[in-house]
Amino acid sequence: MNYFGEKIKELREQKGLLQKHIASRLDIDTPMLSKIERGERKAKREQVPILAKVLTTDKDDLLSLWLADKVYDIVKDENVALRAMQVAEEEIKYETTKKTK
Amino acid sequence: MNYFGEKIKELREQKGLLQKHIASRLDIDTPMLSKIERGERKAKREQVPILAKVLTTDKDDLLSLWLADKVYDIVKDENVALRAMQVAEEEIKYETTKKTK
DNA sequence: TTTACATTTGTCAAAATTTGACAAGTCAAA
DNA sequence: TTTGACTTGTCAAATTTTGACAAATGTAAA
Repeated sequence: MNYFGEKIKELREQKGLLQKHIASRLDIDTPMLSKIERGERKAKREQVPILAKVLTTDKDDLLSLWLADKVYDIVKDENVALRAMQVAEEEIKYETTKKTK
Repeated sequence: MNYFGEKIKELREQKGLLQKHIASRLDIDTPMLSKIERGERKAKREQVPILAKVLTTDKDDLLSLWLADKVYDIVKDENVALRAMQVAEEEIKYETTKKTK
């Protein structure tokens, strides 16, 4: 599962940009970006907003995909995956109600 | 957020077991177990079923809590946390429908 | 109080994982 | 068949995780 990589590749091609262009903005080489696009490697958290900027797309959209892929990686081989997700959602909701912020 | 640690501590005390007893079954020392119970450290995946056995509790219950805590760690500081969770659930559901298994 | 034992805290090194660079490869268009 | 874009494989550096140990705290009984 690689929603994030697919998305940035799609956006990059849509805009006619080359891997070397994006890669240099991230301070990595093209083989690394190639791997990120294909899901062989994960981008780092700090690279996500840079990618959103270079690809002129919404930062939160991209971040959601990036996070989702990371979450998926954790639960993907577990038969209780969906159940665990529900517990996690409870944890999130519980914490957010606690904070006035 | 530390559902897992709280649960194993609760079960341990319920059964009148000492940290040193559980710790030895996991091949770790009591400071480590103490940290796991308080959520300062995470148990390893392989330790979860061992804990279920020692604490005579359901393996999947415990695993769900352990996974949920890990998932929570990834998204906890993100404002798109819940949105990312929904995307991740889609990924899971998509993959499970693909597999006949 | 002192002793004894359970648990916690803090620190450091070892182990595991992630990240990245590089060399070499494939592929397609010119 | 050369050129440029992308991919594959491998290795080392960097980061993160795990665990051991020493020392501190807490607690209850003697």
